[in-house]
Amino acid sequence: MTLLRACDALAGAKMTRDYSQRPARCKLNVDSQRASAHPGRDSPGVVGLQRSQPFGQAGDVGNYSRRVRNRIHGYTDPVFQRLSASSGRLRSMCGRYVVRQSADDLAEEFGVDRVEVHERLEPDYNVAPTKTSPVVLARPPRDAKDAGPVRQLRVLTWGLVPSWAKDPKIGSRLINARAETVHEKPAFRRAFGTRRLIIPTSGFYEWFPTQQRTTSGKPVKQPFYLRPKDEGVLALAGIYEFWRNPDKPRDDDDAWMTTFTIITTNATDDVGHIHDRMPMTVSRDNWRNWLDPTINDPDDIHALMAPPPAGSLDLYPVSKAVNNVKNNGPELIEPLPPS
DNA sequence: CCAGACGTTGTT
DNA sequence: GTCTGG
DNA sequence: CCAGACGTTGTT
DNA sequence: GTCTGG
Repeated sequence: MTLLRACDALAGAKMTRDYSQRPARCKLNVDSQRASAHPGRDSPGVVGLQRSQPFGQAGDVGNYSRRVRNRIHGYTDPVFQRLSASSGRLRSMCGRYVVRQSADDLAEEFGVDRVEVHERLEPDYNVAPTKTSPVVLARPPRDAKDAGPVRQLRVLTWGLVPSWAKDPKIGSRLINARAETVHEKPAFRRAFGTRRLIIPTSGFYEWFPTQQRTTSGKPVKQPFYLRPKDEGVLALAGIYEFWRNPDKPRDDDDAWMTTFTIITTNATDDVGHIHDRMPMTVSRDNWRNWLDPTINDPDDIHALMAPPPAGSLDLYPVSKAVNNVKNNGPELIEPLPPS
């Protein structure tokens, strides 16, 4: 079953694509571990390549499907293993994710010195913008501001509210920051210099636009779950900011709001000139420096984050139940049964 | 000088 | 269509 | 990211 | 707060 056929089937598409027709101006190389697409040349070993219109330029690897090869959660297309890095049709960013670990798990995993979490952390299978979520950051403790940075686990709100914002609802639009520009954007640059954090996740969701259209003509989207193959923690790169609520008195517990955003990047990959967005991650070796607020040089900081290594993620389609933020539970990351 | 923005992804 | 809320 | 709401002044 | 556009 090819990726496109699988997704269209999942979406219940009535209009079928031509899954076998090969466009005149494409080639698709397939070997055991990688595939690439290029305009204008023939290629042996091409199976099941399709596209609704000719390729425009190198790197435009839009609508194609691949040969059956592996067996992943009942699906037999290798693209399912690497879709995030190999298909132009899955636009990876980060708009929903999963945290299964307890506060104790996270404290242990990240070696935090202070657990500034005052409620019980339940596993969250549907973390959405504007919701709170645990993060790891390093700064002087509130009660000893002259001391050195201390690594802490805190619960912050997703969606960065710049310090100068008049209205905090701007945060619901600032859920991602582009790595390419985060050091210069007025809304992000200050935080990038001195307020970086790690968002611990178990994995994240992406929505794949299928061939089927809604009555208003928009593509029906199939959610996928992406997670590390080793099922370990996925440490996303983020920044945070403080915002003073002018309507609250100084001594009010809610006088300050602390929010964060997730940094995204082009996924570099070994598959071709692909330009998907993905969340940035921080490898374990770089956790300390990433969190260190005394490292301020943008080039130095950029060197500390990277996309998930090629081939390190597993991905598979899941129920559309995840669409609604009211739904939550382990069933959201159950692989959707093959149709 | 003041006014107004300050962000991302998606889409054919 | 566009914005807000989760 | 998706789901769900979306509204005011004028007064033909 | 800080930058851009007028």
